[in-house]
Amino acid sequence: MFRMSARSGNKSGRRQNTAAGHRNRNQAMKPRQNSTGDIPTQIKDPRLVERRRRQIVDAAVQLFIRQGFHKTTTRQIARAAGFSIGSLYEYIASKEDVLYLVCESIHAEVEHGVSEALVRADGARNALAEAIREYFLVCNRMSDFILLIYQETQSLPEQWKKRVLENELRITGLFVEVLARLVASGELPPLDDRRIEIAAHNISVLGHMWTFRRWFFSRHYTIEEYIQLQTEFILKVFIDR
Amino acid sequence: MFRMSARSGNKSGRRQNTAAGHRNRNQAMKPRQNSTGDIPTQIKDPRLVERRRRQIVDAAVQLFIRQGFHKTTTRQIARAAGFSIGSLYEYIASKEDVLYLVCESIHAEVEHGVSEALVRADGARNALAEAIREYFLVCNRMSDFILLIYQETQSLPEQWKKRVLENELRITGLFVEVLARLVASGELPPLDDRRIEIAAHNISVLGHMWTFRRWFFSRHYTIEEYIQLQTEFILKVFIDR
DNA sequence: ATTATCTATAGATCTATAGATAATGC
DNA sequence: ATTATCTATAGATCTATAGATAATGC
Repeated sequence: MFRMSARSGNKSGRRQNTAAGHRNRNQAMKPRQNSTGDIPTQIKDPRLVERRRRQIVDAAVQLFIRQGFHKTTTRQIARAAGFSIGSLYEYIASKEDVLYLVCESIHAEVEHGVSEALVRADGARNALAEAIREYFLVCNRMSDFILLIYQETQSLPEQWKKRVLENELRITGLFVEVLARLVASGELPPLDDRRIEIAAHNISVLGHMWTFRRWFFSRHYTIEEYIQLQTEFILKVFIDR
Repeated sequence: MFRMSARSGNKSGRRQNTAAGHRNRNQAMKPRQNSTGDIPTQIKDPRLVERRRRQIVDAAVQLFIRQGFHKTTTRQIARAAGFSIGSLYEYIASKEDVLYLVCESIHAEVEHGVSEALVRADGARNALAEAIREYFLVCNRMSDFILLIYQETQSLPEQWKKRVLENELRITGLFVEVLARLVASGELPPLDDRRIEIAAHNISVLGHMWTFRRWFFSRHYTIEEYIQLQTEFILKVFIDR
């Protein structure tokens, strides 16, 4: 009942964006990463929130992959996460919140994977080819997750859809940086900004293509063959005439 | 009531695939195009079925684009199509049927567009560049529809998902043919089958990319700029070294 | 008679929340 | 006292169908 006071006065618009600020101050260090802080909760202990939300995401991502977002019920999520439906709603305010948490988590993991891949590729003889290779392997490993994002981003409320698309753009940005650096250092022939940008998008999407046309490619190509042919394709952009 | 006899005996599995054959014999001519013939109906007049289903598709596609498949109700579809919910279910057996009809219709239109585009490009000086250009313009024109397929194909029952993916593959096949022809005639330098196949997929998907990253590209590029840069990108595959 | 259409609703969910209960720490 | 969790359910849909009605043609 005492909780009511915190809840009431917001019956129509379930989420007050303006007031969200002073609710979770526990990630002052992380730049603006943990954007999950914007989701309101009734629970006081921030570490508990973090832990429970991780449980929620781990449970939900599997269910969403298997059944899709709409066919998964909040009860299933609660059960798979290991607590009751009532508790679930102490940590999120709507089913869409769960989807947002899932998308954020996936993107964080993809970005982590790509960053690591780029570091590993950095020293290599042919740095770009190596970067592409590492990235495509990340796509291969995370196929189901990437596919999920392609399919369910639309179901997010507008504000969060925007965030997810920004994530997508940030990951593409990693390739822009790599390409720009290689061009600047003379390892790759000169290429103007626009062409670098397009090339970066192409690399991103051709990696995704392996996931969303997997039903075709995995029958006819190994991931290694795919990598080899696509790398050849992409590298030719850098041939001067 | 007499209709019951046709309906009964199939309470669990709503659709009998085996018996579907002798229900609609009205497309003996069309190769196997109108796959919509597999959807059972209680209505006898085949031309009426065709007309009503066109109404259903026209109404549903708009609703799906605006709201997505799951947020659209069968009642909305019926209302927008101009008849009652009861009538709707005389022409389809489930909500998924509507989605399937919509996907088929979209693919038919895309394929039509692409075929025409390829014909127009055929004579041109640089036939491949022209084909790409025409295709990308089709993608641009049909952005919303292509996006819909990317997002909702997953919601189809397995059997129909497969059909939709076959459609996708058939459209890619059009590019395989074009490339193979141009290589054979010597207009393009030699390229083995696998590389032709990959190149065809890349063309398809880079066209789609304009639709599913439109939120980014349309802000920074005109479709003409996009076409120009991507064409340059793709054509370089055909540079011999 | 036969075919097409409509109205009304059964039946099955599903999300989100109120209020009760358990656990924790003073 | 305070915080976290659970049970039970309000309330709102939504799909699909039964049975009634209207339209058409013999």
